[in-house]
Amino acid sequence: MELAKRLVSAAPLAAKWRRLAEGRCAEKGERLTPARLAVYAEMLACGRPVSAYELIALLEQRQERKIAPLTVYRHLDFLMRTGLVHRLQSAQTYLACDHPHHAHESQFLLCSSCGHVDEVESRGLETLLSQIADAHGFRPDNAVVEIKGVCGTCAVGEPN
Amino acid sequence: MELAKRLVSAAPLAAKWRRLAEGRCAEKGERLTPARLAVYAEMLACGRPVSAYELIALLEQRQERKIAPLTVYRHLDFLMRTGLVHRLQSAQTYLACDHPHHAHESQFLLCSSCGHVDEVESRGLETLLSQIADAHGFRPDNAVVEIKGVCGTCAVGEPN
DNA sequence: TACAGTACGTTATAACATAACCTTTCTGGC
DNA sequence: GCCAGAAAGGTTATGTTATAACGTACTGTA
Repeated sequence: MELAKRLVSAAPLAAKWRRLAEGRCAEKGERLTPARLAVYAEMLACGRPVSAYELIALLEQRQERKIAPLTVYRHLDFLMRTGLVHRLQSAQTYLACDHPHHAHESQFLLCSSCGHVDEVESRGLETLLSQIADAHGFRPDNAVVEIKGVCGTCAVGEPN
Repeated sequence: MELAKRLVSAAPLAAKWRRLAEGRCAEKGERLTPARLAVYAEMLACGRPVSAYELIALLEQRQERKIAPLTVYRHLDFLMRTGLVHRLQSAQTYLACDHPHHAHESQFLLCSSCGHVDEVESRGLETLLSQIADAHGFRPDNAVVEIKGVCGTCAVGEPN
């Protein structure tokens, strides 16, 4: 009953994303629980970067119950471990990954006008980042790349 | 007396950095006050990334008085406006810039072992970031690039 | 069923950052 | 020098983001 309640009160989740989550968990030996899936579904339904506390509010509204911050942070940790969600460091927000094909390094284009975030992937950039690290005797692990500016849609009509 | 007290209780500041700060303020029409200079001096003396609250503690110890968070945040805003200090987005810390020659975009190499941060500058990288933005119809304003890993010093002796 | 390991819930608190309001200091014009 | 306006700084309170500590429940294995 509890479980059923949670399931019906979760955001709809396309089969594509569910299969992706299942696959990633299988790869990494992680468990895909209803609570985790519900958070992931909410983030996908949202389709934009959300703060942890915005996410709590959305889930509380959906599920009609209180949710502690720690609960959501744990789910976010899980989703980042499995590469299903990224954290935007400069905005302290979280965004469901929309590059389902494989785990990867991502770069982000953040529009300061409409708030939209575009996730891009450039092998060339990753190569160059590695070279820069090498040149400094640095062994890179991962890189945060977040480009702020104005997206094409918002730039139309704006001067310069 | 108050002023004198503050001056004697500030971290030592090499003439080089003082001149840099004066120059940047002249360019931007900003005022270089003793309080601002004291925060800058403390960060240079520290030589590593510090959180705003660590910085408060350091300044309180140095000046033997209480300092409100807002005060330090305002000084940090000033120092970032003038390009004397950078914020490390992924660590939520602040670091005095060590590229005095000119205002610039920076990239950072963050060592997860010793905490050291190297500030580097790559025109090639900046060009590539612009190209990536262009390719997505995006007008870039500035870019956060933070590479996490292990620095050369720490990597010595470590496996892989 | 007993056990080990992971996930989840609850309460409290730490860490990071800003709002609103007022006082002080600086600067330029008289 | 003196005043008015602007910028900087101080104080109090509060908002926002994230984690600690500890106990309970679920899941898979023997």
